[in-house]
Amino acid sequence: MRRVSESAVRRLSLYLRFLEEFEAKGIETVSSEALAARGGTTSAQVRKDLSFFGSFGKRGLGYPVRDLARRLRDILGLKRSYRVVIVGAGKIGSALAQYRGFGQRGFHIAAVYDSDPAKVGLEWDGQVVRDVSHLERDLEREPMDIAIVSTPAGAAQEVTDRLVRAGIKAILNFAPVHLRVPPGVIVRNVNMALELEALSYALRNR
Amino acid sequence: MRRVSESAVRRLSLYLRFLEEFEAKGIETVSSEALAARGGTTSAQVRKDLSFFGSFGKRGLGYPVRDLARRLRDILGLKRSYRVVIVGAGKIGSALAQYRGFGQRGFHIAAVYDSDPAKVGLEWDGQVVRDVSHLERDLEREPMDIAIVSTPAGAAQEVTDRLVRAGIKAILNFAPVHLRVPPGVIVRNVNMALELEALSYALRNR
DNA sequence: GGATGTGAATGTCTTCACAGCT
DNA sequence: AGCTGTGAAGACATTCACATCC
Repeated sequence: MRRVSESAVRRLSLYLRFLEEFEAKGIETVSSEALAARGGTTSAQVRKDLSFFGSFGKRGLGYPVRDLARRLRDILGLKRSYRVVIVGAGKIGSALAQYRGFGQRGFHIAAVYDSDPAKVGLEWDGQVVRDVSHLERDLEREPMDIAIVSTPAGAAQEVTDRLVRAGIKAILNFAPVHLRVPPGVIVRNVNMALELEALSYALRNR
Repeated sequence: MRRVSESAVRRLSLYLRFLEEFEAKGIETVSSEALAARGGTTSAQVRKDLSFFGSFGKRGLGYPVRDLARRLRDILGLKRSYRVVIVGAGKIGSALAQYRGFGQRGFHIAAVYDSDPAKVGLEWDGQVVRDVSHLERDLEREPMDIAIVSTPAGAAQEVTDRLVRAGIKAILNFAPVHLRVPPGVIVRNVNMALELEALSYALRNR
């Protein structure tokens, strides 16, 4: 399989979402044009993105909604479920822990950690906040697939190092720092202050 | 000024953050190499990014930390402050409303709206949740610079249309839908489920 | 007829490599 | 000598346009 770009993968996720909506409406076939309109891109882009992985459509007709959705779930690795650990039970961590959107996609928040004794033991939505000092011990017994780092900036690298040592291969980082990880560990960053600054830049340079 | 890429702007924000750290440590000069190491990029990239806006460094020496930080703040439009309105007081909206990181950068959450009568009137951190039906009326009296849309997917487009009609020019969208806006209005999307799916893809195709 | 699949062309971003200052 | 600033090269991503197939 050819290497496919970051942004192409994001678009695939979007397409999948739209396909699921179409499926719910009972629509059986969809054109690249229709997917594009929904996702703010072009039909050529849609076709190119999909063509990386095979040819799923019928010429003159379009793509079969149900099949394509299934294929995309497969491509994106969404046929299985994932156990997700959140480290950092601050504002963002707690919002994420309680966010419904993840579960629907097979991402199950299986544990939440914090270092603050005032937070440890609190229960959120059936989820007891655990003491981060037990992180390694717990991960050995209950392996996790993905970690979300939502600690303050200062703690993020140390937490990351511990997660990596405990075998975590994928990290979603909300702390506003660049995490150093060994090869083979994937990090994606979400930095909300950065997004606002990009808006600020755009507003200023309209 | 030449058009500069999305990703370059993001990097500028990162550089600014590092420069501020260096400044706090009393470091006066920094090389592109040092900035690159900190931000997970290359020195050539740093120099190229900065060169879009001028030449701020001294050859053989590096960049003056304080001056460059000031210039970046200027370039990014961070010398002023921004009034931010949040629409949607769910999990994410409330986390954002209470998140400290924004204020430090001059983004002040000036109002929070929701349509749920059970949430309207609640006070968070000095912020009373207002009824979204008053959105237009309020925005006329208290203009806002940036809107954060953190409603459920179904409400996002309608809320966006109302915000745009009320004169909002920049939107940070957390709802998992593509927002249609007229030209001149800037939208940036943060989709956390999408990020997890990108990790899922990466894990599967390691 | 109509929409896909895809090489080729175009456009954009990143990396290279070195001349030019300090 | 050291590090910036920057054209040129290279890599990558998007768009075009059309042959291909249902």
